[in-house]
Amino acid sequence: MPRPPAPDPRRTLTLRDVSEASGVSEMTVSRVLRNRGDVSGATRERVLEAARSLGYVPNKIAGALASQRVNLVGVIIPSLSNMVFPEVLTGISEVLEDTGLQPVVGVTNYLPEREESVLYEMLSWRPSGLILAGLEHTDASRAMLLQAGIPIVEIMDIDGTPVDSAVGISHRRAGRQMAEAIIAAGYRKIAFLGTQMPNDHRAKKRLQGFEEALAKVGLTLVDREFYSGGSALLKGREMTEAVLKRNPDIDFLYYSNDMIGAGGLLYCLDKGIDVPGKVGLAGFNGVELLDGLPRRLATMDACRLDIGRQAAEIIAGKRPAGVVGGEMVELTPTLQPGDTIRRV
Amino acid sequence: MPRPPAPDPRRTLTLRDVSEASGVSEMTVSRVLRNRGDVSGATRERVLEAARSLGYVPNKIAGALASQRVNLVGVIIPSLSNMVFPEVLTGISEVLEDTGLQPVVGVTNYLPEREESVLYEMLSWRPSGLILAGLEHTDASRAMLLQAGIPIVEIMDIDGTPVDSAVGISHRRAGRQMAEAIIAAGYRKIAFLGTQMPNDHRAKKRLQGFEEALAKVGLTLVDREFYSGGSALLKGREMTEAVLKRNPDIDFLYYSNDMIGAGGLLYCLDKGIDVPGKVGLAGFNGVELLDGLPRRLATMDACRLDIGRQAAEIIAGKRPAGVVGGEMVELTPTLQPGDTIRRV
DNA sequence: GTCGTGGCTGTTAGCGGTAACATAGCAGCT
DNA sequence: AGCTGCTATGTTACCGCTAACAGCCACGAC
Repeated sequence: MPRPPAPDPRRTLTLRDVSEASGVSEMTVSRVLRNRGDVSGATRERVLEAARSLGYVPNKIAGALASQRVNLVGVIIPSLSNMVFPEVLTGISEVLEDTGLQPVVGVTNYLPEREESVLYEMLSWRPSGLILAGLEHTDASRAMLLQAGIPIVEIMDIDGTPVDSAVGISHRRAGRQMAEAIIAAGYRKIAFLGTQMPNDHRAKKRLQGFEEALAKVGLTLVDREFYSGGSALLKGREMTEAVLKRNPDIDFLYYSNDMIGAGGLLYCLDKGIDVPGKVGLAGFNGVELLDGLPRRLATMDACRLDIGRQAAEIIAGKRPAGVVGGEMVELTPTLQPGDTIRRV
Repeated sequence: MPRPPAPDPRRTLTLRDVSEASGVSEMTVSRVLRNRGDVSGATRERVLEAARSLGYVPNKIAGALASQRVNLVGVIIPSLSNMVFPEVLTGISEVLEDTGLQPVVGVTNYLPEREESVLYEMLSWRPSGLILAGLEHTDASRAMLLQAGIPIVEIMDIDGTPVDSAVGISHRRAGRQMAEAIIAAGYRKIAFLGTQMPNDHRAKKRLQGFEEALAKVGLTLVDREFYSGGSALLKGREMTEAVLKRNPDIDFLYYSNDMIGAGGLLYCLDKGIDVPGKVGLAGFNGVELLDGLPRRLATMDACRLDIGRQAAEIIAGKRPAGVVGGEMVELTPTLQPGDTIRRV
């Protein structure tokens, strides 16, 4: 039976071990391992060989302390389970890949206090940059961010005042835009279906923008329904059923995300409801999943990949010369009408 | 325009700053901040107040170096985009939450070399434990793991020899079991649809087990189809169409994951194919999404949450006394027949 | 011959904490 | 009073690595 991984007779290796094994000073070993400074080819070979054969793994903790440099970038996001943030992460990783920087992810579950503690934890490792979702933070969090003395990029949202830089879209505008499209298509009895999350500020802003645009033409939401937890697809079905039962004359359902929208779509198709004739549907995010549904749900992509990329570029300092910090990048999501809004 | 976060006049704070501000030694401050050792209530208050008002954030790098203790647990997984690993992470976080340990995630994209470099990077931060997916690693990776001198838990799979501990299911057995259920239900012309990923060893093992069980009753796969990249749901549709066109007499489709299985299901329903009468379907994973589909896809849950929990427990040392390491935990997935396999 | 000069290697002094031990003050006891 | 045994705090010596600088050597120019 395999024992715990070798209660190693020898303590874990240090530069000194490699230096002794190769007959040079620790400093020279350090230089070889970091490819820094001039080292003769012969010495380099000898050192590398020694390091390899010993199985030496440098101690970044000591290195970071000594050099005051850490190649870590903190990334703080609310959730991993809804398909939207993984794509942001992909964008971030892509860009960071060839910069020597490494993302470290923290998840807050949409809880401000949790964000605060994750942030504290991260800052205590002195990362060289920080990317976090949203513009709303506790006072303490904001104070830490300001103190940190490193580049900070707040992502996803730009309706507000960033601490440093921001990359995102205007959710208010996105909501407004969708409302306008819906109105233009002739729908009038509109309901909203979303998550019951007081801290999902972006969803809230979309709804605000949406209602603003409705108000502008004298409309108000006919109904609204919220959920929390569980399978979003299933919840989408259930909520849709509930809403349509309560108000059979509703002609449009605006969902706060694609997943529940997809559930609603499947429900309507099941029930033989004419989409988009009798009822129109729209979601938000532009998730890949929609490609495989029987009908294309109207949505608006949230530029997730691009947001991740640009945020990482700011952190990595890959910006056009002259730009120093405090950047505000607004991306513009495009409306994808799909097949669930009447064509006018 | 907001400038980069205050090119702080004062360098970043250290224990000394707090110690001066509160009139005690650095050591005492350190004790207060870590709740270690006896400190009088009055002193404690004074120190905390000073730390708070300065906005001091401890430097874990220095702390870790001095104490030779790091509260980080490395987690190395192949992907974040397929719904399966986020749930594992949830299980891990849940358990780690109240241990002072913190997960740090690395993603390999199913590339062994990438795993090797992520592993190297992680070990160089000297985490107190490591959780990684799968039992297959490069020689160099395996060597590093053995040298590391920390608890290692390989998760998801148990068909092989772990370096230290392992928590997972037998994918071979899962495949076999599904095949047996399918055969028992009377299906005979069976096809397999999966991902084109040479490094997804678990999918491969499921297929092996599946074919073994078929062979035992003299059957072989009628057809197989692979995909890579893109929207899994859509790919599921396309592959299903391709397979059914090639072999109209096929009566069962076994998918290597639920997402493509769901795509296949939607396709069949679209085409009015009698499921499970004419064609039966099954996937793998037991993802939440299935709850919202028009019909419940047969699947087998992969015990993801539980795998995460138990792996974290091993790392956190929360195991029944007497257990030292080198644990092997086999979980048993349950077959969920849903509505896409004929009832016998 | 002398003096740069550049290439390579070594020495020293921390980085910001913490373990381990030392010390001071004081109550309680004989 | 003298001793013991606490509790609350300070002192010292690192943890493993790197920045900064110092040293050494061969070589060519003058």
